[in-house]
Amino acid sequence: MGPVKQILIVDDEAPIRQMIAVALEMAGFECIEADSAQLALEKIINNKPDMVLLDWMMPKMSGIELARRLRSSEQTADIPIIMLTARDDEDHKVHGLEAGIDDYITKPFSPRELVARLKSVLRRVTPRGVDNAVEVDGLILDPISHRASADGHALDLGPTEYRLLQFFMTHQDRAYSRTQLLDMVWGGNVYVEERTVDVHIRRLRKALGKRHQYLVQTVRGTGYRFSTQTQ
Amino acid sequence: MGPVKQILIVDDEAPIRQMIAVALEMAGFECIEADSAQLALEKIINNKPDMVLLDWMMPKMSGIELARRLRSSEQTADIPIIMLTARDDEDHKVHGLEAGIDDYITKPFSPRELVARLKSVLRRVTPRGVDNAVEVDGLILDPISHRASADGHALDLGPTEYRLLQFFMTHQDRAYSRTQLLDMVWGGNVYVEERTVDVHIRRLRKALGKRHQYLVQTVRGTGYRFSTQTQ
DNA sequence: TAAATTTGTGACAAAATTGTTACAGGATCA
DNA sequence: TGATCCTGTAACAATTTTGTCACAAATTTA
Repeated sequence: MGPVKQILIVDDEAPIRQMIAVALEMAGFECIEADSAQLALEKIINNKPDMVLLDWMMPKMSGIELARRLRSSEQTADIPIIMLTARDDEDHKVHGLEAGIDDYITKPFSPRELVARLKSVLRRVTPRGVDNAVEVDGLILDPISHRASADGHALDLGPTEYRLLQFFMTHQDRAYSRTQLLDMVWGGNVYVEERTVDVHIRRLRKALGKRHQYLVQTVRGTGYRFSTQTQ
Repeated sequence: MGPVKQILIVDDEAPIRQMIAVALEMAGFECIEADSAQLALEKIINNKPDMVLLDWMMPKMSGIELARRLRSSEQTADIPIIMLTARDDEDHKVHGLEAGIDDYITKPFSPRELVARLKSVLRRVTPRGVDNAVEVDGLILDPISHRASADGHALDLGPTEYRLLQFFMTHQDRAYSRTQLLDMVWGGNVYVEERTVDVHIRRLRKALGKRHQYLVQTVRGTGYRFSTQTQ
């Protein structure tokens, strides 16, 4: 599911850092570590991680302070932050949310919990780059400008193909019968041959080009499915 | 980076308003708040905010209702609106887009996401101000002198073409239906054929000349779009 | 393997959409 | 008031899209 996400772990205690790193790597993430806020700043600028796990309490610059700095710079303002804290204190939570923290984890935590929360934040944060645009493996569809593009260059879609693609991109990994597609994409009360769907599928595939054909999969005896996973 | 933008937050729940306000202020925006659509109307007229963040569900007048009202008044028609909604429902999104909503954010959202979307809309909706000229690829429209020029020499535009161009230049990269254009450019309560829009589009294109025709793009089956990007 | 299903493809004519032009009535302005 | 400019419509032309068909290719079934 997309490229490997890189996570920066910031904590002054080495054992904790490593425990987290192991857990994340087992879950398929790539880790970088920093033992101080100073070093973290450097690594963030150099590596542009997809997320920062930040210890609340650290010598010199505190986690909250670092978070504030990240938020205030245009370049780093978009990087999600999860705060690790020993306190269960409500005040601090509120305070943290104000600083633009995306989630909290209270020590001690289980590796599984950490991974779950992390994934949840990534899910919430990543897919929404800008607008309501949907993106799948280089395919972008933006309902606001009403445009679709593959690997940067525009797709030439007829109205029906556009609607079909939009439906698929917002309903992935599920097989639909021709009848269902007619209902959802054409609109309930039209009478058209079921085979018409095949023709439009064909047109959509053609427009998508070689590189993205695989996304529109035929499910024999049933209908079609849109998915990044190979059949 | 330009003057400070003023954002009006309309939501009946104080904690949400404040959460948003803090996030926006950290991002360098100035906030006004309103806990009802009624109050919002007042504040909009008095303060002329640069954007309105609007909760979908509110007692008395709903967000969508308020949005409609803003659109129908000449003075408030071009204030960008972002809708906050708890529903993830496609239907509502479409519905909202038609009512002239500029973007949607589904609760729960992270402060960062909110700021990102907000900036994106502000970028797209560009300097809607009364006093500053807008420029797009050699096309200049100056609201003060009420003139438009392309590559230096003046354009010969009728009043309607001028308003159409102004609307387009301040609402780039977004597809509008003929109905929406009638609402936004002609003003809500006139009855004119949809095809009239096509004729004025044609006149505008003609006036723009070969070099700038490409800016006014037709979105088949939908309407028109103004954008520097090739289709 | 042959027969039967199911899906892929290209062609085509009808239908829908958009571009373009001309024109009559209003509005505007000197 | 007369001339000029603008606007909305209608009519027609150009273009694009759409649904079907007929046939090919692929897959399953017997």
